[in-house]
Amino acid sequence: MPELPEVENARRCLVQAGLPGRTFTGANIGWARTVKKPGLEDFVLGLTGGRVKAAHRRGKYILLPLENPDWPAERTLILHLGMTGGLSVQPKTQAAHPMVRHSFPLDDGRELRFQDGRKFGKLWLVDDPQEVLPALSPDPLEKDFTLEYLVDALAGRNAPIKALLLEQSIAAGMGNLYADEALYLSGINPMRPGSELSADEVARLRASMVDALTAGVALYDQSRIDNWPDPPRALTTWTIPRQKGDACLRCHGPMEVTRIRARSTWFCPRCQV
DNA sequence: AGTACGTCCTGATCGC
DNA sequence: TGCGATCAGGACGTAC
Repeated sequence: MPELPEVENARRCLVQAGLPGRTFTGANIGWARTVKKPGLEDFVLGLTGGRVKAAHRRGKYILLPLENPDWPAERTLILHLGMTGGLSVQPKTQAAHPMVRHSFPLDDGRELRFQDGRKFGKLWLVDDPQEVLPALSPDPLEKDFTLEYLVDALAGRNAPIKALLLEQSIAAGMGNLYADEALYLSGINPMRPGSELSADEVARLRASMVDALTAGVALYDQSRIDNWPDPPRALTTWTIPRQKGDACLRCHGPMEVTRIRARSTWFCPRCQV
């Protein structure tokens, strides 16, 4: 699933492919419901002629600010990859992966391709990203994701810590796999109510979150996957065993799986207390 | 307000 | 062997 490291890799691939500097000459939307704002027609017309200024990431969102001298103001194309989304920049003449749902032709003979098998991806075109971006936490890889911040965010929250880690307002960029990984690394049981974690445990958890995400980004850096995920693939950047019958790497006892908020949650009942 | 659950989607996998 | 059922989960809407 695209979580923070995967989205960051996708963003870097866009930069590496030279998307910034190119201009959209149109948009082919193959599944209208993916466009969340504005309406489909205004979306297509609104980004046509926009020159990509940069490629940013906020949590799991990719932001492409667009400029055009005839526009009164800059606009921003916002993309969310959902669970099966991936981006690539390829020549229009190159055969597209069958799961490519949308394409955005560029002024250099190539096009930005958005593949999205399960159609959980989302697209917006807005004047101000704050219009649509939910309340996201500080980026876990930036300095403002402090221990004080996380302690405060968990205060008074009685939901299982695993469920809280999936809230983008608490930890933007964490998904199911990295949440399990961070809890595994820090030895914290995923079912513990968030408010019951000690200050020391929150500190360990925060460090593990940063470690896991940093390791993920670094692994992609070492072996950058061009046009990820076309074909779909992802690096295994986590260490937690999450296969049926797997043993814990520390105590060698059996890993257990449960469901929290309808999400598979793997943990070691002995090492995670 | 906080918490829980249904919904959207389809490819992959499972079980009979 | 084949086919229907189940699983996978990011984020939002709704309900309690």
